[in-house]
Amino acid sequence: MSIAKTYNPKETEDKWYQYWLDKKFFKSVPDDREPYTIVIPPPNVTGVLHMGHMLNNTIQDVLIRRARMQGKNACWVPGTDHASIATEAKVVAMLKERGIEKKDITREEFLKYAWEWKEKYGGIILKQLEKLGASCDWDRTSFTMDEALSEAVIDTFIHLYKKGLVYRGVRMVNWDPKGKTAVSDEEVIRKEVNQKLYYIKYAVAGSADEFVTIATTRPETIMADTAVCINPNDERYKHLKGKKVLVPLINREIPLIEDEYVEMEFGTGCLKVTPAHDLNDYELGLKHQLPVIDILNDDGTLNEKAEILVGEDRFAARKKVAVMLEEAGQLDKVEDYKSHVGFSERTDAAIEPKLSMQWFCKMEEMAKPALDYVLNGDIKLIPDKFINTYRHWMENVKDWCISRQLWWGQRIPAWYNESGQWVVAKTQSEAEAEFEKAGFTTNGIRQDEDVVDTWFSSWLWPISVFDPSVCGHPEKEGNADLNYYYPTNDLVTAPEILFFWVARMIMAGNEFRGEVPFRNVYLTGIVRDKIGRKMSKSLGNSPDPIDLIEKYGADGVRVGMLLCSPAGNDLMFDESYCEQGRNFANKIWNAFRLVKGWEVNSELEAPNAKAIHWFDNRFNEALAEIESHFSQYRLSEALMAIYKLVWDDFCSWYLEMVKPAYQQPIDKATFDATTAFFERVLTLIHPFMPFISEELWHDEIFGERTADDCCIVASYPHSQSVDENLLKEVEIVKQVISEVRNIRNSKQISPKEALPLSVKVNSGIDYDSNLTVIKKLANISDFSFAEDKIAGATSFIAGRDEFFVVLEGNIDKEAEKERISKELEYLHGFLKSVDAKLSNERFVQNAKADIVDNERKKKADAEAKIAMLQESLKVL
RNA sequence: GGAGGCUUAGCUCAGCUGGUUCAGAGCAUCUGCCUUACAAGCAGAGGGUCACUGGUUCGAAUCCAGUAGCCUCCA
Repeated sequence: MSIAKTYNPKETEDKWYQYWLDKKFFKSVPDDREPYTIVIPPPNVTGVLHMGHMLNNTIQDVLIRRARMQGKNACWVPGTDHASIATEAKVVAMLKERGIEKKDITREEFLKYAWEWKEKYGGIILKQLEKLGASCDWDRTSFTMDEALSEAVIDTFIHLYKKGLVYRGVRMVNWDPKGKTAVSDEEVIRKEVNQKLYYIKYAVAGSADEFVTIATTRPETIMADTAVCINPNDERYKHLKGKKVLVPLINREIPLIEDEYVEMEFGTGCLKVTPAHDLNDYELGLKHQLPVIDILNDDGTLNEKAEILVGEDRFAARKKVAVMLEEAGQLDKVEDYKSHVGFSERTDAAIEPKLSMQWFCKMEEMAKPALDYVLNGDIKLIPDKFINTYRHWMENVKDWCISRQLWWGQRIPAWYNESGQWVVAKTQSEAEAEFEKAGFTTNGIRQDEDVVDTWFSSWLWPISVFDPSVCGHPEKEGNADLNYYYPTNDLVTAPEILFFWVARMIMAGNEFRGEVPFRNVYLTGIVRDKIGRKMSKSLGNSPDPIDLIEKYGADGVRVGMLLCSPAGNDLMFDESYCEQGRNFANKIWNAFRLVKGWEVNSELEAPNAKAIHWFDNRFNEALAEIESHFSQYRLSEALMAIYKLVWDDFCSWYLEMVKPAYQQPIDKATFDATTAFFERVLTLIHPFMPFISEELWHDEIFGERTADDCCIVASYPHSQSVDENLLKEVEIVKQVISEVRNIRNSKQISPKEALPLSVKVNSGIDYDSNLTVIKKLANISDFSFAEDKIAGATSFIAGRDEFFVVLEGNIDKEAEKERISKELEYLHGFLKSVDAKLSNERFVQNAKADIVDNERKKKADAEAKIAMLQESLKVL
């Protein structure tokens, strides 16, 4: 036999992945079986695999592989989203490198480049998933800008518009001056930054020396001020009521208004009101009917309405205004000030609140049923602590700004004529018909320049990957795929996108199918490094998952990821977990090497009935536990239970029990039982470790296999009832073995030296039937039954039975006495606490009967043990 | 400022409706072993005032309140 001593993943992974593909094991078509469906959270086409994907997709693969083995029709739909802002930025950068400016080319030309880019780079991440072993049905790979999926988006827009749920309006939006687009609240990252608080003096109109001082972090926006506001209760400014003040530098007259919104304690208690450039000021402006003066261009430079510094960038202008105010003697002071500023998730530019005409989707009406699905349990969030957060968001939901000033994406199906009138229609000819019907001109007809938010595609994902044609058409029945696979079973995603993706999918599902899109949402944590920092490119603290796979094997990395990933909690990832995973694979490999090396002799008697019977029961006991973990989505605990079953029970105990002496053959019954167990073990580990399990599955020790007989489609074991008494008995036997080993260890006796062992049986355990195992694993020379205690022997108690090891030479009586005394001390303490409970009347009265009984049993056990130990002391 | 969460062994985490010898697991550590499947291993062992302070209870890691520290989301 010349099997490598260590498992080498490289020799197996690509081979089996290709085999699975060739055999179409990942492929799913509707049939009579129960479906089990997962749609992948589509990674973004600009992305490469990072640790977050790794975790997320490992979990999905574990779930889908297990379901497949359980005989369900498992379907994992892969795909990507078009990520309008990120991709457009990449394409713009690519064009720039080639010396092309976006503004110099047409929309059509730009899109041609964008598609080229997508074709070239957009599939990288999916290819990387293959390395991980992801068993997606690749034939179903979808992309949010596929023709049919795009049509679904447009139809959805039109449908919601007709229902009055999509509308056009002027709103304060988060403007990204670098990307020159509006972004949603969710795409704004707030960061604390060091700023300055400028105290600026505004002259009171008609007075030579009277000023009011306001505090602001944004002096460059004073030219857009349309009021100064004070709190009506503020005594300090009573005398100014009804007056007007002059905006510094441009001397425009603005009113002094009163509103309780102003905090008297903050700054000077005087607030400059700039409706065009601050959301709160905008609200205040509406309330007091103030005009709106917008002094900024789309790129963040000042426009002519600012009157001064026209064309300057907002940040340059800030500094210059400060200098000008200083020179004018109107800058009172400047303080350091920390505050939160929003930055664009995509471009990292400081977000500018900006009033603009955008398209919105009304949320309130749709949020209601989407909230109910979660509250009444139609959709389970795992862990359920997220229900609160979800509810909070859904009850305070704001309308969704869905337009983006970009080209890459689905173009908004709105059409304008030369008079600025507009209609919503799928095509230009339909739009013309609409215009004519309304009696408007079709002259100068043009389509809206903007596209819809990428999430406006993604929220359809669980539907559109199966049948995009029902999106926008809830009356349609849907195709066979949709009716079979929808609603999907599990969604695995990050809590960060619970709102802007998960919640909206639930809304869309309800809108178009009147049904939830999935039953369970498993929320994973954030992958952090071992000192708790979020893994990020800029910190450089994230390992490349592909490198990890190279180093530890895909199975090792999968196990490593899951060992440290409780649902919904962040995980402190460390490579050592992958090492542990690799070591586990190696352990399995070597267990296999052992069995593989056995020579079978069918003439031999079968001495291992007990061991075989035991492991069979132990396997089923563990399986029940594993199933329970799975049912609660406790994957890392399910994995740990498997890990212990394989390493401890199967390798350390069972294989050691049945292993023949060196170069001795094994009997057929044991061999057959062992290979059967091994097969079952392989099926259990397969969802977690698909490659090594498949590799070993095909070895000849398991008999002939047809080409389709693969671990990936083997049937997952069902848990059987177990013989509790047998399991308890073997636990005692194992304890006996450990005690003997411990005696050797503490007395520096070589494991090679066989020792005699006697037992004084007080329980009903039949040690004869366990003799083979005890003698072998504890290396016992002679096993005998004793009627009485054996003087001068080292003793221990296992269960209720007493054991004696007679050692050559005298034992250290003092040490032995001390050991027994210590144990007695502990038992007395224990007994005391039990007695205290039992002598407490209120305990006996109030506690449940079985708990009281149990205390009585504890008392009896302790007393028996104490008696035995005291006897032992005497004999010594 | 508002909402939620977390704090258990050196590290990462279990611990369900309070009660089994309940203080656990894996890793790491320590001791002894190259015992022919595996040193990526084998056999043992030692680690904890369950953040702190009170309360409820016959009984609290578990329930309640407060305090401290950390995290996330929203403003």
